[in-house]
Amino acid sequence: MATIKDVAKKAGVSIATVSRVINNSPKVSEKTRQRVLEVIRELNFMPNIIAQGLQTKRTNTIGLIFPDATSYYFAEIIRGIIGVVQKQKYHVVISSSHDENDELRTLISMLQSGRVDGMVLMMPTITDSKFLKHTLKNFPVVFVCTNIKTSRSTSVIIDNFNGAKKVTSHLIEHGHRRIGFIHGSPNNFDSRERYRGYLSALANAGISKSELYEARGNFTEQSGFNAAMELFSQPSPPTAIFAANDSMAIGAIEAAKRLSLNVPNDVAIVGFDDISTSRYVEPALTTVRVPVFEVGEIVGKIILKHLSGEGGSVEEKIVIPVELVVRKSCGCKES
Amino acid sequence: MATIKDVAKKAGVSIATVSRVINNSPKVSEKTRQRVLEVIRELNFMPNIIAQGLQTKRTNTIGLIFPDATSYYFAEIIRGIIGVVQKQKYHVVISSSHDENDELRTLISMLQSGRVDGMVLMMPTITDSKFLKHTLKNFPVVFVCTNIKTSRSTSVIIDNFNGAKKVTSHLIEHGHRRIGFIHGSPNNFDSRERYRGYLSALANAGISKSELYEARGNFTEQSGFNAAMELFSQPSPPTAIFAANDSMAIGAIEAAKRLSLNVPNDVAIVGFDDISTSRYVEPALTTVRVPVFEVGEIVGKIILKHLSGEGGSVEEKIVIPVELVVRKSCGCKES
DNA sequence: ATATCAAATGTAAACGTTTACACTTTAATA
DNA sequence: TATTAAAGTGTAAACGTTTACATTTGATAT
Repeated sequence: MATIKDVAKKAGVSIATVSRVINNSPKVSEKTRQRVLEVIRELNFMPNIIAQGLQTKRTNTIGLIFPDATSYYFAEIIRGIIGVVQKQKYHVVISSSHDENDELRTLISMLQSGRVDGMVLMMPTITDSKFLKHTLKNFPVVFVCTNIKTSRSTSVIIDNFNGAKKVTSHLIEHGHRRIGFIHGSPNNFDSRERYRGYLSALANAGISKSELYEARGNFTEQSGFNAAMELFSQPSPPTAIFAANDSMAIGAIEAAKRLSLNVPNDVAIVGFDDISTSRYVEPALTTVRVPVFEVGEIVGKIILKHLSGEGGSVEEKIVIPVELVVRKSCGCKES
Repeated sequence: MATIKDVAKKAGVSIATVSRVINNSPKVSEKTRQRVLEVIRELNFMPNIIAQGLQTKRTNTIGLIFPDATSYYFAEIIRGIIGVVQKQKYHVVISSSHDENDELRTLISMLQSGRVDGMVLMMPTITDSKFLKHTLKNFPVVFVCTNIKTSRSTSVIIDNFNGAKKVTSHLIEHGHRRIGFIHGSPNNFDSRERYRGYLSALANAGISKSELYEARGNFTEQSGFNAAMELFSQPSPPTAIFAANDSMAIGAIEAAKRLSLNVPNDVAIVGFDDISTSRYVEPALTTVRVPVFEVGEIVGKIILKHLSGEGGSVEEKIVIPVELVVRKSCGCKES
């Protein structure tokens, strides 16, 4: 591989001049610039990015830390981010993590080892935010679906609260009073917020909350199935269920079918996220659409903003609006 | 951020010794090792990975180039790769690309700029393999779903041919003779291979191929819908359709419904991939299961093998077996 | 022709590591 | 005790860039 020295020698100039050409410095005459460019082409030279990084302290790389889970959700967010930052010549390195310790370890190593200029963190179950705030001091970060604030961060979060409130209210409008809730993974930010929205809708309607109608899942279809089974086994089971995500709602529909309960007549079931399968289940799932790809694009833009130095003017928090998608599983007729 | 110099000074040793401690060199006494380790902990020191890379010429990074598409397929492969290589302290940088030029540009820049030690390339529509072979000479690469051979590569490919043959033969066993095929994106390797399998099954059964029963799609649901509409408009339309992937098969089912054709009675429809939605469509889709996550893991292991230097013993080509998944859309009864 | 100044170019240090080689200490052997 | 080998440590160059500063070149004004 050709280095800047080879180019300099062949073009008969110093390496400084070659460097200036590479970096479009105006302080080089047109004539030499052309000569150097020609040699660069001949030798197929590309500046070694590692050496550049050592000097300039910039890697043009953004680190992403995401949960290790099969998920349309994460995949689309990542796609959105990559699309945006790649246009600005940034690269993206992805780490996935199984648990919080894992996450923090990777995070710190990426940070301290100088591998990335900024990071995108998707750690929906983070608990030790104090430690995080300390290690991320003055480092550009965007948090996705986690409401944390550090000295140079912004949080991009879904409007879980209002989405959940809307879809729960919709069930109430259908006349339901005994509405069950299936929680997502413990400590998960989205799940907690959706639960708050659910409670708020109940409160608005003057329905007193009953823990009898709550069950715990972990966002998987199987857990939704189990949770629904549990709810259905109550003495007076709920007539409607709101699951904290679509996968669990689909599991709940399976559970209803298993017990020969008709959805939506015997029990209405709704979810959250609008994953692609939701259109196709029988009955089609009423849910809340999250514009996942767009979230990724926004996240990408924000991290670029942080990195471009205009630190002061970056938003601290962005809330992504969310849309009710009415299909059949709530009891609405064909539209 | 603390550097090796700071550590050396504080521990009262030379930077060489610190370096030796970092790299677990045996040539350092237990006593000094402990002292240095303590200082490292105190100062929260981590070696700068960029500087290390400049010296050692290794970045501990693997580059992935993937098509920019929403796809369970790609997402799972990537997840599989990350899971495996992360365990060996490798990082992963992902680029997505819209078209072939795009791909090649990114590829070359990653390569020449010294950013990655090896690459995973998913370029199912690559045409200019000569150029590719030239620029990848002696560089560790694994191709996914592309049958190319360079001096240090291996190709990991799905057994598209046999999968397609099996599912087509299954339709033939159901008594179908007029079987349509919906192609995927033009030049796509998987699509071409699946087409070959389809033809082979027809030939085996003594059915002469008819271009009347072929239509072109691009792997999206919409394109499947359109292609199926085209097939159905023939004077004597096919009684069965094999779409080159599940998304298009699902589109085809929609098309059948639009024309009030019963699936599978009026027309049987099958796909390929077994995406998660396929279980849920009505009727549930008969298809070919591709163990996508496992493909990712295999790819990860192979690239690690290439990088670990045991170059000679790495397979040139790995074919992933594939499994027929019989559901209802082919005409089979409830199992 | 000379002095002045701007523009162009070159020199060399710096970035934070690794590592070959040289040197010093320690321990073992005669 | 003197000699030698082994183990431990340090010195300095190297990796491929960028960039402050110094130097050279060329043009312009006198």
